[in-house]
Amino acid sequence: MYELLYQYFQEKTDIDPKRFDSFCHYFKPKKVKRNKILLSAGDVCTFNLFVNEGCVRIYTLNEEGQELTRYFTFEGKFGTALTSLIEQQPSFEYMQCVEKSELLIISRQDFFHLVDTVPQVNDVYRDVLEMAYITSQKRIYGLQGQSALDRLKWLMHYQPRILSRLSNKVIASYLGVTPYTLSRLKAEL
Amino acid sequence: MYELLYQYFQEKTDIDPKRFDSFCHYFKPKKVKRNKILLSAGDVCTFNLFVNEGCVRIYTLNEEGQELTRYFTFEGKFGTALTSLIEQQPSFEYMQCVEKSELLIISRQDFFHLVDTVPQVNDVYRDVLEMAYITSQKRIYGLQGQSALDRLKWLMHYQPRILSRLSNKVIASYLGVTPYTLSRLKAEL
DNA sequence: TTCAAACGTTGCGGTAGAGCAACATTCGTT
DNA sequence: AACGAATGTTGCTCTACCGCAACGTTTGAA
Repeated sequence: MYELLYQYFQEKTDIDPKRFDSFCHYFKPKKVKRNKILLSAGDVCTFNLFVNEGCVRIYTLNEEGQELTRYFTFEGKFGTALTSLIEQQPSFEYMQCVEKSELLIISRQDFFHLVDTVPQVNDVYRDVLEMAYITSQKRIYGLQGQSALDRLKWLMHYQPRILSRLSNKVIASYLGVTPYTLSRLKAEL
Repeated sequence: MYELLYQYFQEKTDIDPKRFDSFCHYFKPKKVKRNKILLSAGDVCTFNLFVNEGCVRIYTLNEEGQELTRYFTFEGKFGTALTSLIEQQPSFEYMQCVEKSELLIISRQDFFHLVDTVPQVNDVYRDVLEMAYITSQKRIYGLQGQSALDRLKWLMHYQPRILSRLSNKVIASYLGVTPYTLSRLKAEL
């Protein structure tokens, strides 16, 4: 149940099994069906999650009702509507399982309690923030500076999982193009 | 010299003057001319900075040589090429003073030493990362989901300093449009 | 195993913004 | 204060991407 999470802590910190066992029970396992909405826009995000199996998508809707996907969390990673979790304001983001998934869920309160009391969790949170930030930066420069075709090629090279496991509709909303355009781009590759 | 920085720590943490005095000498004052490049792409970023006065811009060049601006740091805030500072890889970002500025500069080594040994600096770094992340998210959704005109209106409302203090060229590269387009958008407001 | 609903593809026309050129304006330097 | 260089404006044309419509394909629930 906690193997992947332990592995994650091992990679990022100097944790030992005893220490890990002292807090891992705060993470509650949960099996979730495909397409299940974990958080809706307007709700305040009160949990952090770690994906044991499957994939969680974080997205928003703009005024025209289009879906804009910000991030996919696959197995072995943390993911949540961080902005709402941090600010404790109603989320503008949705969280959705895009595959049948097995998650480890920890409440916001428990999570920040651990961040403040367990140095290894503090380190992991720092790493999560740093990586989330770096990923965002690369995405900003990609959206601002590259053509849709270049972004697709980048995705094929660096995130092939996304292309092989997820639907075109969802991939298009991640690349910032319509499904029509994605379909045409794929044809001209 | 350190008033603004102390104020910043006061807002974010439970610091007291004695504690602050014990580490603030790690931040070295530096006066910098307008347009001075503080970091070039290709160099590894080895410092963090706090702006006492003026404005620092962080931007990159895409393959066509266009400037894409990621962020402006005004007085009273931290700013640096965070990605390179964290990863210790050559930066793809430039840092440039866009106004005559007065900075407080701390080396990467000293900064992370303080993060690891002074709880209040750890808190400040966490806050910096959280805010940097949240700002990035809003920018991604803005770039992906809004028209150039909507982004300009957003900027007028939430970041009027940028419009009043900086050049159109630089504002355009922040909004993700050409200076031509920005000029036309302003005309039709 | 079937069949409706969701998803993917493609032709066609529309639109936001790019990019050149030519001119106007502002700004930094002496 | 004067002048050259950088910046800003605007007409014109061009292109990447959008978005509808119509049709083909996959999927998952009974």
